Amino acid sequence: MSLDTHRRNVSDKKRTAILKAALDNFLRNGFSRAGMAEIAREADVSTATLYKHFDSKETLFAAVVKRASQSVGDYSGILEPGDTVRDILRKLSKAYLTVQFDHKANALMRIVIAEVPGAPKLATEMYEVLANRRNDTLMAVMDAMIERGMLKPHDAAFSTRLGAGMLKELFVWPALFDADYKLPPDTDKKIEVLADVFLELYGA
Amino acid sequence: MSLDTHRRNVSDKKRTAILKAALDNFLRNGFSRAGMAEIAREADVSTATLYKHFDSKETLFAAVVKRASQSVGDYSGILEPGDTVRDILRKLSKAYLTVQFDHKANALMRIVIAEVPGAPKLATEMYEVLANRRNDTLMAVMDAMIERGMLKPHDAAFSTRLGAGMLKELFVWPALFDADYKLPPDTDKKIEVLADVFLELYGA
Amino acid sequence: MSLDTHRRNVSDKKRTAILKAALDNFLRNGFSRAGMAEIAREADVSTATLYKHFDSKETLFAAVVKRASQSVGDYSGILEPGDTVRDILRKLSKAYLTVQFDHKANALMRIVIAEVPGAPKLATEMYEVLANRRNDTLMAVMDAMIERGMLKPHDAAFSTRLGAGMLKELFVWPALFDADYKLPPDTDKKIEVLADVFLELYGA
Amino acid sequence: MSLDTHRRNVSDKKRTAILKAALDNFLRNGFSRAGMAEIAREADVSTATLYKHFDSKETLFAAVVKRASQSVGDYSGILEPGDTVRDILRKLSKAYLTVQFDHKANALMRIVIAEVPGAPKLATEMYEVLANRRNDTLMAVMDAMIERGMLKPHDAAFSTRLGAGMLKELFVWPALFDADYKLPPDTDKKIEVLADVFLELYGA
DNA sequence: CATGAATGAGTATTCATTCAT
DNA sequence: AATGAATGAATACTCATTCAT
Repeated sequence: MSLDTHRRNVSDKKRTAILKAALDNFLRNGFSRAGMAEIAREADVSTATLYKHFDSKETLFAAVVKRASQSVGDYSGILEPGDTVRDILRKLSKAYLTVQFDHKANALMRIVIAEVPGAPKLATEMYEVLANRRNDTLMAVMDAMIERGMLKPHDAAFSTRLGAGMLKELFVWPALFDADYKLPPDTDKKIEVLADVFLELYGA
Repeated sequence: MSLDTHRRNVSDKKRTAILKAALDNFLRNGFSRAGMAEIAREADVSTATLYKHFDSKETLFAAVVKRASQSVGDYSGILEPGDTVRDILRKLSKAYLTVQFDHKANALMRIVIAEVPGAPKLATEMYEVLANRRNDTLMAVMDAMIERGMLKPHDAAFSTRLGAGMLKELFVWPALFDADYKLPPDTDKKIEVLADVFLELYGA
Repeated sequence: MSLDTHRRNVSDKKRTAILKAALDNFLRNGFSRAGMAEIAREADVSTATLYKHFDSKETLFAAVVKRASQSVGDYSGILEPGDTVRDILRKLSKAYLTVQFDHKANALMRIVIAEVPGAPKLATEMYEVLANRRNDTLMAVMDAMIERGMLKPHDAAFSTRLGAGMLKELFVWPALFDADYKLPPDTDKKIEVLADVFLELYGA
Repeated sequence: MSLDTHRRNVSDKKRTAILKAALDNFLRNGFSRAGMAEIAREADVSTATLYKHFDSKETLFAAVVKRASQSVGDYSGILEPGDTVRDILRKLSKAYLTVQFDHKANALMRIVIAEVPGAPKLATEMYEVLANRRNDTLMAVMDAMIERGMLKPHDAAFSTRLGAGMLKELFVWPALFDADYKLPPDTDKKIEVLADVFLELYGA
């Protein structure tokens, strides 16, 4: 029993090390340029061990994507008493961008998009998580605000996409084409402008 | 002289054939899966000739992208007498989507995005053309509409991005993750809703 | 002591299980395609245990071959009172083919032959058992028949090889090149013809 | 035209060199131990060139086998005026053994047999050529001898197999299990004995 | 004594690019 | 100028064997 536990612990550590090294490598090189041998070396594991854990390069990549997608986060704790509507919109925007940039969702999305012809299912799943699921959690916040009379009654599904669309247009889209993209210094100001527009349309 | 002309014509024809075959192949396979030999064969040219025209696979890809980007189109002819504001917004939206889908800009963007780590400059240039330049031409139309009193005075640069952002959110973004994406049947209705929002914000 | 006995029994069971699984696997896949891990799994043993019993893949194979060779059988009980010469020849032939096909000697021979360049000694030994020793036992029967006046005096060593050669030509040789070979429906008739020839040459 | 001719010549030379090197290597190592890289090196060719000529290791092996099978030879020129029956039987036997040993048919057969589970079709074809076709040509000689009254009328198909079976039993079978097998010093004497038996059965 | 995770050497195959004719 | 044969470096994946627990 203790032996099994030990083995599992060691194995889990290696698995994690592999996933970490793989993420790094995929981010640096993209899918096709990434090399299994190099990933193994960087994870301090033999290639055979790597293949014990993940059947193929594609399986490994899928696992990396899945793992990263889990940090898509929920926005449920964002509504705090005393917050103005603008406060909340601001917090939502920042939370959105944090996930996108700090969790490297951006870079991973690039790679997934690259693999659309080769691994369509993976891309569909990632879109489901990174777009649809995310929108759902955002929409829940919108609905809550409507219910509390902070926003006027409207189709929250649409307003959510409008907000997400604008954030992407301003910050995600350019990042997709630039590996070194950093959020611009006037990010906060831009977010305020977005809030203006949003409130003009949907303010109570 | 006539011989030279002839030679140049033949050469140009081959160059065009190569570019066409390469576009096809890149779209089908993505960058790394595409093969120079196959492209040469499909262009009815020897590999050596292919390399006479394009130094490397990357050079060829850059040329393909550049060529495709030229069809980004301008929207200058869109303003017609008798058009309502809504008519024009509708036409702009459709023109935008036509470029995006009929000219396979979508698929090409996927490939360029894939190559961001390997060919950053190319991606930046494409973004410049496909996003900035396009926005500029759209913005010119907006400005014209403001001038004519069809829209209330406002920051056209921002409203343009808002419009483009929404179009991307609804139609481009999902297409990025799905090689077989087709414009949905209710595309027209969605465009009308976008126009509603736009007019609510910027209508004269 | 009893503990030791128990241990030995368990160990022997595992050994037998391994040999059985290995035979199966070798027959299915041939030597080089067979996998030690798979054999271990099929024998319900860990790879380490497998290696405790057999030093290497080749050792294991040798053991498998040796074990299978023991069923080469002897033909001593074949002479029964009241049998005609033809009866005995018929029984000898059938016994020969039974060993060859039912005991999978055919398939094993294929594998051993395959390994001649890699394991020459093994092949030589198998030939010794499967050909020479077998011929010896057959020859003993021939000699007995000569002694009893059932066959005319002659060189039994040669006549044995003649008989064995014909059986191989007709039934073994084609089976060597066809994994799915089955004894043909007219096997019995062919055996009678062989007996005819044999009696014409060596009948009393 | 001359260019094409030249290219074809060079290409043919390389192809031949590859086949030669491959034959050598397969004979030395068997199929699975043979290495494409080593074959390429021994043929003084790059691996890529090797693969230009032969799609895969199996294709290459099939080509090697096919090439070797062509030297199975025909026995039509064997009947010469003035020859006794015994002369002819002797010549047939020797021709048979020459093909078997000098043309390395023996060694190749070993490898083909080894690959029966992996490449059944190849083995079947080789059996067709090396056994059936060969027997047919031998049988034609038998029939001719019967027609000329040199042998008494009989089923030549059967007598051919009897002869071939005996030759295999004495000389081919042991060679199958011994890579270094050489024809024994008393080969000639054994052939005479076979002729004795044959004549006893089928002599005019 | 048994386990199964870990190893690292080995291999077929591909592909962008060059070169002799 | 055009060809297509030739290159060699690169890479995902396998497998017999060992070792820490």
